[in-house]
Amino acid sequence: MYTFKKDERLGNYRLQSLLFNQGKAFFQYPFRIQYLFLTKEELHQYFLCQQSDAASAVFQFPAKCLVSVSKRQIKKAVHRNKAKRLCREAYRKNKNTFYTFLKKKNYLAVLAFIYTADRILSYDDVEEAVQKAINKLGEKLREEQTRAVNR
RNA sequence: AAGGCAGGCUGUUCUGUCGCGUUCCGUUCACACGGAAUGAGGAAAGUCCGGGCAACACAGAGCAACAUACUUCCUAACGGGAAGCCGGCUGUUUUCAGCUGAGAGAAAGUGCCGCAGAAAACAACCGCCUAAGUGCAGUUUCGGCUGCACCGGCAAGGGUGAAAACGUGGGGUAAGAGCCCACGGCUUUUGCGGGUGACCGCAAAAGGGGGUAAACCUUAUGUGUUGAAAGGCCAAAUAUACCGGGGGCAGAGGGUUGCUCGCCCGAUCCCGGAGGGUAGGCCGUUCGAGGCGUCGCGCGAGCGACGUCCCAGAUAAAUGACAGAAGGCAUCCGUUCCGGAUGCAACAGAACCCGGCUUACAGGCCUGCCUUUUUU
RNA sequence: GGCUCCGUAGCUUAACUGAAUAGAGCAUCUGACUACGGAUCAGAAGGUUCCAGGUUUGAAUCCUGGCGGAGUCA
Repeated sequence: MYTFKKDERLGNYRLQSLLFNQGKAFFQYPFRIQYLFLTKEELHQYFLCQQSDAASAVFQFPAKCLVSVSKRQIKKAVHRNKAKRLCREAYRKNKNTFYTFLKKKNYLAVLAFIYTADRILSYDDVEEAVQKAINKLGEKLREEQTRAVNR
């Protein structure tokens, strides 16, 4: 239920470049959120050149997420780790509504949470920001879908 | 008791809920699920040294480059450490204690030493002297004498400077000088004694022309080069298709080595343009110069014997979040012990592994020394 | 994970083969010129030479250790 397994994380190089080249982004302090919504058909298009069964194996969950903290903003490794842990914890607790929404719409999502503050915020602030971000993501998905239907 | 300095050790603990990495067990075709165990540091950091390990078909020689530099020892090794020697500084009850030192060679050679100062290194500007020699003038008892100049001699004195050619005293001299002597100090050599040795003590002889080697350098010793992005295996995917220029079996080019030689491979090789594919997994990888305890040896760094334990292995990168309790520190309140409230909790996160060094660090504990105060 | 390089006025830099006041340009300030401003002219101020030690008589320079910032290697 409240899990954050390896398969929910984004580690694949191709998906990452896809996300940062073709995805869209918005701000929700302290995050810059890069996102990309895909249908299963679209996903298969990108992976068609090689094993297509591997593509569906990548998505055990309806979303893959990565957290990034810039070395430019936060110098010390300890503090970067701390920030990433807080983000993951908040995402873990608040992702479920987003997951069910994605499943209902039959979409897949690729996300990146980029931490842009220059200091560590408290857990409560981080959690609030993540909740707002997830709500915004839901709205974005709805817009995306209506646009696709119109087309 | 308080404060300071030096050295060493330590670096909050427990419970509950949710969650993460790895390993094992069970269920399952598989995904996955359940359970159990385990999960950051003294610096994991800086990457400053030294190794292990791996590759270069590691034959080899020379040069270059780099590093180290009192002695003995420890160590796998080190530029690390221990104990000493010598020098410097400080203190003092000067036979002592503490701190500190990149501490070989300047008598192998080259270079440099601004300003100031006469002079900064084979001294001679001012100065002192006129004994030997020459010239001129004066004087003369015709032997000389006096004065000036030249040629000379000397290094005592000269406001400088970081540094001035052994110091003080005496003799000596035309004037002077280690030129000679006494005392003192330094360097080198030899002998004797002590010490494993650096070195120390005593005696004798010889000698007096500075500093700088973190300037070049000399001597001795050491270093082959490259680093886990090493290296090995598996899977997947392909195209040198095309254009321009240049070189090549009389040897192009390559073999991860600074250069030369040598050795080995050797016929498509280099540059530019324009393109295609991949960027996954496994091993290496965590049992090791390992940790802990006891005993013995050694002044010590350390070493040996026995017993016991297995203790992170991620890869866009695992240790977190919340709540409660206890302990610590600081402040405030009441104040007899003490109780209550609030706040804070350092430096910092393994990435092949070890041994050091360096740097960062709240609070606490221990040892030694010093200072002040109180009591006996 | 490894390797290389660089830190000088507010900015861009010089002096890096040790030598005593660290030199310039732009910017700043003051004055002159102008009715006013700009431009121009004259002058002034501004430096922990990234930091801490050491060598030397003397260090921006040489050596050692830190701090900060770039670049590079599949």
